[in-house]
Amino acid sequence: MKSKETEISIEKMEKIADILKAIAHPVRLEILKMMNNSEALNVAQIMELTGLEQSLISHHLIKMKDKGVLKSVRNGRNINYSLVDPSILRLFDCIKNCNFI
Amino acid sequence: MKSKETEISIEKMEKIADILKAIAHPVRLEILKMMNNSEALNVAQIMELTGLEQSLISHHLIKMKDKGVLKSVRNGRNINYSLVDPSILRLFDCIKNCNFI
DNA sequence: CAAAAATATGAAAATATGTTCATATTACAT
DNA sequence: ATGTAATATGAACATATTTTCATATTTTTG
Repeated sequence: MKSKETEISIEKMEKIADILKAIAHPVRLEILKMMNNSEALNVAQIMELTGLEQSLISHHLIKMKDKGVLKSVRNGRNINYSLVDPSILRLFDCIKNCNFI
Repeated sequence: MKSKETEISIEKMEKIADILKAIAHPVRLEILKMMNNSEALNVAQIMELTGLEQSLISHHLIKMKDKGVLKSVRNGRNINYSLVDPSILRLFDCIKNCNFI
């Protein structure tokens, strides 16, 4: 049987893994990066910038929103998505600073 | 058709996503964290610390090794795994610093 | 109010990942 | 040489993720 400490650690790691998984996808990473440049973007703009279809973008955005990485605010018939916390973008540097990339 | 810039960006993002995916799993995160404390660990030690079975640990270690996150060196009949670049652990703080955790 | 624009939703299909189990390999000890 | 400990491998299975497609919802415009 596992120790209490291990259990707790697993739980914490699950949370972190969950957020990392929300981000660990080429399209979603691209979206995040684009948001760094232009703050908030709606679905149409992301479609334009990525060349991907509406539904796919929507699914990706909603997944990131569900995990707390993005937030959205409606503006007429558009919905603007933006980063909940732009410091998440440090992840990029973090990875790039490692030897293996 | 996609622009050259987009293609290049997608490629870069794929690499980053690949590394994030290699890490985005509770067990693998735990292993990484344990390695921070004790530098190098062999499979038996990780089994002991996590309470998980040999083959599963092995699969996880090898996945991380394949992605360049871990390296291994044999020592008798043990194999010691360790971080290729300990700065990868900044990811933990990076995530924790974000509001949403 | 009807039509159109922007986005969301949900099911189905395709693909990828995680886990288990049995077996193979490697190195050491006797 | 044989046995045993430590780890790797690979196939089978279970589960999760990604993508597509068709349709629904929401808001604006005429």
